[in-house]
Amino acid sequence: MKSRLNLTLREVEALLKEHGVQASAQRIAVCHYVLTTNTHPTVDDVKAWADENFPKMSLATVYNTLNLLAGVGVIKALKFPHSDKAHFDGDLSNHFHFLDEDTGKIYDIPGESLKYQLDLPEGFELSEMEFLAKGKFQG
Amino acid sequence: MKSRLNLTLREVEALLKEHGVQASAQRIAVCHYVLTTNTHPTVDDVKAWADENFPKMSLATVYNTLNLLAGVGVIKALKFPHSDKAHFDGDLSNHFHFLDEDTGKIYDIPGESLKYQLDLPEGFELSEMEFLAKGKFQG
DNA sequence: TTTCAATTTAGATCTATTCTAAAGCTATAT
DNA sequence: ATATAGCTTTAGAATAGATCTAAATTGAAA
Repeated sequence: MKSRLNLTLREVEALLKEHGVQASAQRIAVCHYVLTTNTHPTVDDVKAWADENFPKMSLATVYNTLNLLAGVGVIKALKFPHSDKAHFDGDLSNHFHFLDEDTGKIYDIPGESLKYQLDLPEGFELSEMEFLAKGKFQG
Repeated sequence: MKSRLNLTLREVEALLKEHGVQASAQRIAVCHYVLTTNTHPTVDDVKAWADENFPKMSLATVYNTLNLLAGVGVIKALKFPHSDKAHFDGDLSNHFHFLDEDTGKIYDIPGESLKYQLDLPEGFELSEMEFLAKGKFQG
């Protein structure tokens, strides 16, 4: 069976079209890269990858494309407290993140690891809950 | 009994000294303001307040002071996904935040409103958990 | 194949924040 | 009280990350 981690370029192209996004070469490449990594890359990370694998892609295109993809919900934009840079995540499944406070590395934690029950005061209508675990990881 | 919301300037001065911070007039004023509001002010908010109530305070001092106070743990620095600006919170008690996605306003939610049980995978050592509720509030 | 809109690009601009170095204060020892 | 050494404050310059602009390029569709 198929995980996002081994999507082909063709499949990514189809995915973009499904989301009403014109599938240019740059968009396919960037989208494919973000969907097939677990490293939560920043714009700079994606640019560095492009410099090796898709030369001549401008920084503006990296920004435009990542924002576009996040806008239509193909990937997610993340902000973490230790850094000003946006990170991007191709994993839309139920999970949250663990930030290693020593290294700045981000790890995925399955959503099932956290059971919670929330009772908001009157008047608050919840749309989404965000979680971040912080500490250190020794792998 | 005394909540942080009605601390006097003298009490704030004492608090700073307890934390090993020299209690200059600017620091007392900024610290008092952040401790006695529930509005999670940004740097600009604090600067705007200062322009009315402590004229001639420079923007650099607002930044320096807020960072210093957060560094020694008298207040907390917060980042939210809807904005690039840092927010500051004088409430160190057990609570988390609700972000109104329409207005950008931030509300306090008592920590007791959320019960949770976390089972991290092997090797993760938790130091702190961060929560953010998002949605809309009709007050 | 012409055309019109969408995409990409380099560079300028913007925003939040930090840095710099000079000027102003404050505590403490005399 | 006064000197002085070390803080603190300040204005403005500098930086980092992201967005905007307008021109060039590409692509889709008649």
